[in-house]
Amino acid sequence: MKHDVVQLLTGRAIQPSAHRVAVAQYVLSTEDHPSAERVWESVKARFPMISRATVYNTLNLFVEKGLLRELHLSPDSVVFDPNTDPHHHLIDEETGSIHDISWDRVKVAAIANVDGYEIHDYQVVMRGTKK
Amino acid sequence: MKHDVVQLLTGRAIQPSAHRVAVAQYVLSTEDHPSAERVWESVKARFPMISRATVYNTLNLFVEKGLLRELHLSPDSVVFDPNTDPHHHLIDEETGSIHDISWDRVKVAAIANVDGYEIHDYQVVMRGTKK
DNA sequence: GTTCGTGCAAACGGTTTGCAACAAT
DNA sequence: ATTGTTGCAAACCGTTTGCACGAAC
Repeated sequence: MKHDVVQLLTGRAIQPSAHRVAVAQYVLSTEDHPSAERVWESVKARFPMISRATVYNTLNLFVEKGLLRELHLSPDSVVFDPNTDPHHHLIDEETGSIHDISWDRVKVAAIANVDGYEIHDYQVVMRGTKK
Repeated sequence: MKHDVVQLLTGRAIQPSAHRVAVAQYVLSTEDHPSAERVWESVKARFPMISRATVYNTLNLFVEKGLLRELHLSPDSVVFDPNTDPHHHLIDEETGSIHDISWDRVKVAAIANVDGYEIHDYQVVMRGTKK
């Protein structure tokens, strides 16, 4: 597992420092969509000396290198999504938690040729509550 | 026009103070999706004495009363949408500008019964560039 | 004279940045 | 020696808040 992460980093031209590996291990294996602050807390459990700045820099680097995606769904903070394949999102209106919805669970038609724009990317953002 | 705005405010139990009317006139008539800062700048042109805090408070009040919607599509700032009917959004990846896409321009199917959640609301968020 | 809107400035919170120290090669 | 990573603290910026003033009814 640690091995896989190192490969993932080097495969994207990211030097696999200890801190980066620790961040990657956490953020790539969680089902959550953690904020930077949350990543920091989790990684600190095993690397108490890691600084907030390093976590922020590392996450930004990962986004830049395509290992993670940033989501801007809430005003509170940016969250990170280890799932870089196309998919949709469901936001629990009570808890604020974000759930992935697989691409084929939702059918979207007639996206092309909107307003003379070329669409590079789209997703459905849903809000709801557990029933 | 000013008359309409006053009616809109009173109809939502908002006291139509001069500042609130000025904010409403601007934000309800623009095609843009302005940030609070942008609203402030625009309103200041005619009401130079209006304070930032008042603009923020006013916009939040309008959202609370259902006159506006907040959009959290960019990490930079919250923007406000005078169009409270269901519709989709297209974000210009170059300029960051946000465009409304009418509800029936996009067909979304099979939204119901996702993960035991009840969906209250959804929209398609697209990103692209002018071609 | 109580209620409500407003301005100001300070506080806040998430994020970025400058800089000095350090590690790796 | 050079290059790249890290920690710290300060800066930053959008937004909220406390408080005192002032207007309206």
